[in-house]
Amino acid sequence: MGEPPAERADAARNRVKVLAAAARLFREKGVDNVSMDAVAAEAGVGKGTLFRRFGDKSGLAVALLDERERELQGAILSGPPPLGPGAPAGERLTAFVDAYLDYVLGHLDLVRMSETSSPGARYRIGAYRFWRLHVAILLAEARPGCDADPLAHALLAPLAADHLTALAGEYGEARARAAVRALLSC
Amino acid sequence: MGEPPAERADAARNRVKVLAAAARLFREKGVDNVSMDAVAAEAGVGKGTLFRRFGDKSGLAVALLDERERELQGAILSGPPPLGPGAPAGERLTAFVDAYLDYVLGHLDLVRMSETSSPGARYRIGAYRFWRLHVAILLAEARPGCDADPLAHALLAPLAADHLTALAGEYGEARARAAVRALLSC
DNA sequence: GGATTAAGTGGACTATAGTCCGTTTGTGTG
DNA sequence: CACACAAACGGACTATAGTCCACTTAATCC
Repeated sequence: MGEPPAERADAARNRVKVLAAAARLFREKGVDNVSMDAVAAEAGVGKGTLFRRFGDKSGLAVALLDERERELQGAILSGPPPLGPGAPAGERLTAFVDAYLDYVLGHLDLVRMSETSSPGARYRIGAYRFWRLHVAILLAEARPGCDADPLAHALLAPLAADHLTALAGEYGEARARAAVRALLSC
Repeated sequence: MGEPPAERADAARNRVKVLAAAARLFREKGVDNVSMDAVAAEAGVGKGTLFRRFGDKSGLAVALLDERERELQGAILSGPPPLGPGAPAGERLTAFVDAYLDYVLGHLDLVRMSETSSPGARYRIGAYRFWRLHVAILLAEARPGCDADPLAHALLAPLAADHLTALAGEYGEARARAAVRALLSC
């Protein structure tokens, strides 16, 4: 029941500087061509500061994606159906996959960085737990009798940024989307 | 149609030395705790030699897995049904997933290294093409009308070493297996 | 407003993957 | 066998992620 210890003023200033610098560099040079050193230099902070605040490369990507991610989570929790509550589970599932594909394909490089900066990174991100729980709940309703929890895991696997990159690179976005959706209508 | 230029004697000698050293170190210290420098030193070759021969870390892992991989591929192409030819496509698909899970879960760390050493590595490995083609052919037969090729891609996604590591770590091997198989019986 | 202290800072340092290139060695040829 | 040359070698070098810690600074309390 203690207050959350407030962020110090210099820390807040630096967080903003880093996020702005990272966004700028990623836009200009492409996510894959920007090193953490470069981000620190562009932001005018030390390397130690950068890592203390964001943990690692993946953490920086997550912070940049945060806003869009919250939007999607908000729409799922309290937006209009079929993405939000109110529609049958099967339809919500399809709507979720569509919306999630929009989100990932819209920021493919960043999401990829957040998921592949180190092995297993994807499954350690807080948001992953959210998506998995949501899918598991819908699956449990749509297909009673299935082992919903691990099945949700398995269904999210083709939505990994690394997989979508390969799929979209080979077939284009449209066919990639269709293939992933097809898994649901089995 | 020239002969394949034979491997030089010193090169062959070094290839064997490196593979033996890598196998030994991986067994003793665990795949994740062995650097390429350490492998080169243990094998008594220079770093350049190591990389010239195997390309990168992922390539070294692939070379070490080569034998087991060929075994599985042989069983698929010309072994007894249901893994080999002769059984209905649906049964062959299930048999493939089971056999593939045996293979990956039996060498999880090595396969993981081969798939995650760099983003997208999994999809660049030659063997991936084989698994994908096999699954696509079986899918085309088992479910006419589906877009078999990208669907095969999507079905292989939950079989990625990174995903299986997370799944098995959380639920144990048995439930992880069951969840992946359940995708097929949809 | 000065003292106290926990949080924050920055950059030198380490570890490691992967590159480069001058040197060595195996092999095929006269 | 000697020579020529392509192939292979090895280790110094670069790039980059991430750690560490001596120092600075913002907030708090009297």
